[in-house]
Amino acid sequence: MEEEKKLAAAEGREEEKVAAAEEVAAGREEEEAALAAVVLKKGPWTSAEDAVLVQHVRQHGEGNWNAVQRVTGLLRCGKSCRLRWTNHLRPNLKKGSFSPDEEFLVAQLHAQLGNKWARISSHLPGRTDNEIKNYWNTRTKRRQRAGLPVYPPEVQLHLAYSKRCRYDGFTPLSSQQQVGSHVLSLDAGDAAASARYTTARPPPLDLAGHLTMGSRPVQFLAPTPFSAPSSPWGKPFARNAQFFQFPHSSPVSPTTPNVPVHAVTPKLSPGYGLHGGDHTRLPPMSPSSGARAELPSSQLRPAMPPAAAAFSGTAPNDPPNQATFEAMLQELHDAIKIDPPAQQNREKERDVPAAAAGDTHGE
DNA sequence: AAGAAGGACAACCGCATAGAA
DNA sequence: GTTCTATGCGGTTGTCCTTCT
Repeated sequence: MEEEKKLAAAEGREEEKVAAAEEVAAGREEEEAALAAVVLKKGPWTSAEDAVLVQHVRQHGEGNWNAVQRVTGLLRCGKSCRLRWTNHLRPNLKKGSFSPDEEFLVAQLHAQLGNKWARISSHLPGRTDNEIKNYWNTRTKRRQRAGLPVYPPEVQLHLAYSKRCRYDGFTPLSSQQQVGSHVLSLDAGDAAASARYTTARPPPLDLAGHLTMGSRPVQFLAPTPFSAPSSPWGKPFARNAQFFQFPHSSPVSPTTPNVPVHAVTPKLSPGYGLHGGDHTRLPPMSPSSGARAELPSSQLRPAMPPAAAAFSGTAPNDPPNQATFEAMLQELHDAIKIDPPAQQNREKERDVPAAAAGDTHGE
């Protein structure tokens, strides 16, 4: 049926072409222009087309993409022009493999945002939503096929923990929770940025801001029981073999680029481990201020259940005894179990990001 | 060496939304 | 208030290349 439609449409186009060609032959330039407007090219762009588009954007700026075809005669629809420009031609695009930092960032952002590629890409300068989407889908597919977790242990821990907090009627902390000398809140700029989001769904996180925490390098959670050498995450993730190795055992790879992932994450520690002897642990996934503290970090001690505190590496006010500790380990371990592919697929079908599963805020 | 399988990437399609007319 | 247009976004498909058998 669909094929027949396409066939019919194609035949129709052919007839139109013939008719139009005759008219052109008769010198009807208007019809020729109309024909050109109808028969737009598809498929890969040529360098000549790229040059035309670049020249057009230089002269007229971005936007008004439908005018490109009219002005330049380029046989591409506006949509195609915009896509070509944003994904390939615009300046400052970063090409090539994702760095470990970028991969971790994508994992964290995806855990919080789900398939919001445009928003994820806004955290990775130089990367396009299409690029990130392709990257993520490819790796997700591969890892699911291999029975490996989609998210790194640190991210999984937070996913599990956020679920547990909901089960326990845990009340998220305010955004002004003091953490040692840090305040998990946005500065004025971040607050302004957060205001751009709807109140129904606060900004997922200002990861970059939290990663830096002023001049401090980012530090992720201490190794969890799940990141034992037998953990699937002990295996290389994606093309970067050093990616997602354990913080306590993975020195910064000499191959790790020094180029910051984000304009404001100049000191992101590629190893995600303790850095510079400062054992203050910063939240890997703290929501932005303004944002609900749905994923309390190890630093949010006052309201943190003992289990999480035990994993956080911080000393809880009421340290559990050994039996309790092991029970909590088991509990969290169960909670963090990798969802079987079927379940993951179901979640995907609902288009509900794992981190937002059970999210009552909705969107 | 040839075909199959998988990965990476580019591009298209349909839908949603915002702003203009 | 409605319609139209431009734009953006996410899902999907197609193509090329590499690796494996």
